[in-house]
Amino acid sequence: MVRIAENDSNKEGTSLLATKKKVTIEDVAKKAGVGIATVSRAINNSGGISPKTKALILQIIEEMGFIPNTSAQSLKVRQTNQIALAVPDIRNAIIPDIAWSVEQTAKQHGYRVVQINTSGNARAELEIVREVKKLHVDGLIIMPLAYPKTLVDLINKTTVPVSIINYGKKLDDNVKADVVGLASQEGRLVMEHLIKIGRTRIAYAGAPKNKIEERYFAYEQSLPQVDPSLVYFGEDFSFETGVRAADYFYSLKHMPDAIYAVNDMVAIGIVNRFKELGVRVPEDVAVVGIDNNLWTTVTSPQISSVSIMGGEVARLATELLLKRIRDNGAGEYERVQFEPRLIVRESSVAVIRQSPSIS
Amino acid sequence: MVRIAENDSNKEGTSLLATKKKVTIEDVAKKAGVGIATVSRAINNSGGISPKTKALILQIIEEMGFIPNTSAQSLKVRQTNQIALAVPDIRNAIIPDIAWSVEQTAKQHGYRVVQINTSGNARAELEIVREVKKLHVDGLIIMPLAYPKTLVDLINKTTVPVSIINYGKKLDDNVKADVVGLASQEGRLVMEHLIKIGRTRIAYAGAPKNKIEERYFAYEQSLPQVDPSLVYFGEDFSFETGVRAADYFYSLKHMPDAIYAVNDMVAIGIVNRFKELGVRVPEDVAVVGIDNNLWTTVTSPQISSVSIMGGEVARLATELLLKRIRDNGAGEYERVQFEPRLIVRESSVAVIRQSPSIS
DNA sequence: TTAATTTTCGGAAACGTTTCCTATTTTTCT
DNA sequence: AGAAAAATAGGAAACGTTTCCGAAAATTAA
Repeated sequence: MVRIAENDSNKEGTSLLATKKKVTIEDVAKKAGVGIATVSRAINNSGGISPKTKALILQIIEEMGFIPNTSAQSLKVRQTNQIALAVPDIRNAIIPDIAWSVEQTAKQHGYRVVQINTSGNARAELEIVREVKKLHVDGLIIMPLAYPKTLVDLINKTTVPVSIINYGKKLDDNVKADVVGLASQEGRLVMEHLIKIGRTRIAYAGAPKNKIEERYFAYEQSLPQVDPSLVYFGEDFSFETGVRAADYFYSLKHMPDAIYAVNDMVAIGIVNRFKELGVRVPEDVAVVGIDNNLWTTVTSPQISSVSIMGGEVARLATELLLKRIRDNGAGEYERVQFEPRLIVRESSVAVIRQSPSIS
Repeated sequence: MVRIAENDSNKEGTSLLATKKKVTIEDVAKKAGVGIATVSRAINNSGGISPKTKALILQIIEEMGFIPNTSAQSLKVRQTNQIALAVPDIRNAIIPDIAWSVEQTAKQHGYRVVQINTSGNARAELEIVREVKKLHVDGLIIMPLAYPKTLVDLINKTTVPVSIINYGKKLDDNVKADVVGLASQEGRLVMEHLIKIGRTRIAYAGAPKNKIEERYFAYEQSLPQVDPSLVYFGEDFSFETGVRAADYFYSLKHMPDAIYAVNDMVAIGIVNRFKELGVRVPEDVAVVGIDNNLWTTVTSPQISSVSIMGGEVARLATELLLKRIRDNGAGEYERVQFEPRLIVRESSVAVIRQSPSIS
């Protein structure tokens, strides 16, 4: 790391900040020869002002470079035009898509979004809800991962509107928040598919048991009975967890012939490790993930996955939140669910198992 | 998409927001039998208050659930404890790493970050700087992509501290901002490597010419002369651009024997398409990308890449910004540069080109 | 004990807006 | 034309804090 200090023209640089006087609405009023109330009307299009004086004021504002002080406005009108977005980790899976979608939607409505990472940590998730008032924010979009038990209580107690992006948990029906998620268990789609292509020893490779538990439930529920040796609970949702899962399954005397991975990262880890181990996908073992991120199309074999509609879900969650803010919290709480879509790729294609040829 | 409206217990939910009275510092003061100045001293640890009354007040605050109004505080003390982070697109490449790193660092210092996507759009990049004052924010971290010509001017004119995360452009030396980036051209590393392993027809596959131009310059400068047919400028930094680049090079009568891709996405697109076309990597063509994201290790072959230290760069940019905010803009502007690191993987391994065997 | 300090505290003035309420001015109607 | 109504403007009171300044109380010094 090379560090180079800037030397020239520095006096100037520092003085700039210290000197420059902030121009206020009063300065504008004085210059324009009107009252401050009038200037306020000019900037807010609140009417009750003649077109002529409005034009004049606007021009003077332009000249003087006046910018209304947002804190003062917020103090007065009691809203900040900001919402908070709390996600587990901006670096993971489809979360960038979600963050993007929320930001774009918010921007269209004149809102900014402050970004918070909870690390999927139960305490952090509670903390965010508890302190959302301190946050200087008109509403909160939260994508829980840990789902601490008291989360719903806390949300119900909060006075700021909350919108929940919900993957992987069936939420208490009377949570006082809009919640958007998926209509059917995405895991169910995976299991049905694997069964349909004739796999009989289907394994589950996942995150900790208590996280995104619905995905594991889908596994249990799709099977007459689960063979515990075919279930691998990892530490997280990472590539490495996939690698370890692959090693684990490979170590079994009787390997599975299909693996349902909790997400694409894990699926990719598995496929990758299997390639090193000489296990053929999908001939020996089919693998299916969830998330449908770009990378499933880049591995070889390409990996089947379920699209969980992150962008759409996030956009709607944002719109519902903003609507609720606009309505001052009134209105029925909405539950909206998108339909996940299975995309079949090479990793789980039906293989014709040829019996030894006769001719 | 299924939409289900919530029906029960709704009256309660809506009234909550409307009814709940906000408790102010004055309420606390009254209840505690002290002046509001004293309460203020209690919350801010500003001293000049006896331990006893402080404890009393703190307890009452707890009881009443008082939360100071951030807008009022900001108005008074003229800072919001928020910084803005403007990036091209949170969904791309290493930007999630950067966003994470900025958020974590800011959080440690008691700051929140508001997230803004510029789409790598010149107008948007200027707009952010111009309107940073409106943003309700104490400082700005910007990662430019388009680098509009007037950007530096605008930054120099701004009174709020700016920190630049700089990839791909040599910046005017006297920009009034801290800037952190890379010490050597990351592209240079790639080119030196490709030359060293004996490649002679090296191609460049990139984004538009005017974006991240330093990466292209590194290409030009590393070669005695450039063959224009070996340069492919794409539309963006995407996988698809890589695919198109591969198609283009494949269409040449005389293919390159190595490709320096502007980033990993493009490199992966190229490798993927080559696989479909039956072009062997690295035997026929070596491919190297830049960014060193996880996915370069997941493709086959694994792809060589250059780590551009996103997390470290972002952390430092944030720390410099916060320091400057703390110092009220004073102090020399810093230029800090990290050393990029080349990681060689299968896609550019030296191949022993065997001549037809003699024996 | 009294005087001189030092602590502790409250009043009140900002901070920069929005908005209510009046007072003007302008327009419209008869 | 005058009266009534409508449009336009300004003064001043909030909004909820922090902080200056001076007063009262507590502590220390003499």
